[in-house]
Amino acid sequence: MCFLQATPLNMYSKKIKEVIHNPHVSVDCVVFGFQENDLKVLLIERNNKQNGLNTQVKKDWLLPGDLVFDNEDLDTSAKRILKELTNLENIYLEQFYAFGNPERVRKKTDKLWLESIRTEPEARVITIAYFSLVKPDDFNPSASSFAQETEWYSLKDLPELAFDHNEIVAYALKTLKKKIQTHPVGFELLPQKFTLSQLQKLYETILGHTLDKRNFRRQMIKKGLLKALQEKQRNVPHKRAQLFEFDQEKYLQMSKDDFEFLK
Amino acid sequence: MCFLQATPLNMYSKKIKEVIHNPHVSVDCVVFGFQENDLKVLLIERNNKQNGLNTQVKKDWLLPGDLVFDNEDLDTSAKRILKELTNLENIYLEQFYAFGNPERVRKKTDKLWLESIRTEPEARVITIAYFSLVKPDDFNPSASSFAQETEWYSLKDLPELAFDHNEIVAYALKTLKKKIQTHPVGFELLPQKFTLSQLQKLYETILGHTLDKRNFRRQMIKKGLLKALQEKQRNVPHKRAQLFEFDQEKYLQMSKDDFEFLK
DNA sequence: CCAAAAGTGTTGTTTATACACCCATGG
DNA sequence: CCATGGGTGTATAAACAACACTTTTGG
Repeated sequence: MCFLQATPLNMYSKKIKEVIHNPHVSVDCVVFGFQENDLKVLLIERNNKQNGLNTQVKKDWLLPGDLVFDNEDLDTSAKRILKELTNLENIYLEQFYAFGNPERVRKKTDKLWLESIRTEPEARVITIAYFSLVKPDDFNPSASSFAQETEWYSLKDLPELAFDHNEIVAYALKTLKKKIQTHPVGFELLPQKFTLSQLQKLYETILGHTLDKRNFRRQMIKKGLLKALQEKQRNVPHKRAQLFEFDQEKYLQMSKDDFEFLK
Repeated sequence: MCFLQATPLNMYSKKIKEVIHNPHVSVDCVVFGFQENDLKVLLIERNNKQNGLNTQVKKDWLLPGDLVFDNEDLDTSAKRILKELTNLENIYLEQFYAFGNPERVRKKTDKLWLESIRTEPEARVITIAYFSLVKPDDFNPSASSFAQETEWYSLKDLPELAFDHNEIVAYALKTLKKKIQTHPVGFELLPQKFTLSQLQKLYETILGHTLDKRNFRRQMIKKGLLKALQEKQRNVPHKRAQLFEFDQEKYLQMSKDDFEFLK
């Protein structure tokens, strides 16, 4: 568990007049992180007490998300919301699906909460879902004060989330599984410098099954996107592993050359 | 060129009070068809004269699309809109991206048109884009009267469309290219009964390059999704080709067995 | 010296690619 | 009989899958 710097509490209070939110379109982000050989999702605590709701002791979690501004591009909006709610920026971000079931706001607590924060709580909202990938380097838990509480939850024991957010997470994971098999995005979840074993563990975790070590290494190296550093692990009670970096330049080159067959 | 049965003209006139449209969310459909060995998109004529706009002789085309109803699921909405505007139903339909650039309504003619048909023409609209695949069997050009004019345009010489619709078509095509390489959706663009050559031509057209005949046939047959019929072509000035059908049952079976590695 | 993870090759199987000729039909 | 597209096999190369032992390190 790890706490992140995040948004001031009033991010969720009624919106200031000058900023025009579109009351019908929101963005939600499924933020993936990889810690302790486990795939995690970043959740935000919904503060019910503040809104005068009769809360249980039980905490209440949801995905970082908010209404888009009326003159704002969707990608821009996603970046802004992530920054506001989790203080994350410059991370991998990709739109993957729009969720528009009118029943997505059917739970009673969700309705009450919307009434407490929205100017048009009854408005039908469709949400554009993004997923993003965070390097451990970027977690920076050194938080500003007045941070809203955020927490990394393992996908293995995700709590029940607000709205249709469990469904959104499930779909995001499916999308990530596909993505990692065709595009080199795994690096976005690892530190700048990493070992092949770390990379393999990451793939195994996301795909949900083990991989053969020798075959995995061969394949990864053959792609030519790993830059072997002049550097090894230190202070490990076993043989020191070679460190690698992702070779961004070569990847850009390949994309240009249509090397990745389809984008 | 082929004309389709479509919506009454008043589909585009101001909406009746009882039906509550969400003025901020629309659905647009890129309808693909395969005719004369050519990939086509179904476009709808925008009738400017009717709305008192100073139209050129030049026709003006856009994708079938409209605002969603306020209590309507997105998939449902896409089906409804397709039916209303093009009379197509029970066809392959898949959401692929949400377009939300605030500049997508920047052209003058687009603004004028919105003013003529929308109750809130200034509202910022994001659109959820779907693509669909139509079998030639389902074109049924036998139209009801009062049909709005629709037309199949080759992707090779698509006119300039309204809004950001050219961008949406381009993205849809990219999506289709990816899709056809991993999922058996090609059948959705062919008649119930088809020959391997037809199938190959379809793949070649979508992918934009030729394929080796013998290898293609081997691969397709190996997948086990083709049911060879007891039937051949007739009245062709060359050897009669074997006819095939897509084996829906086997495909469902395979999906269940996780045979397609990822959905 | 021990536990732990790093690192490394070979073999058999499957899949991908390249390539050219004869066949059946309608006109 | 001719033009047209239908249909077929083989050989080579590349990718994939299965599998086990030695090395280095810190404690």
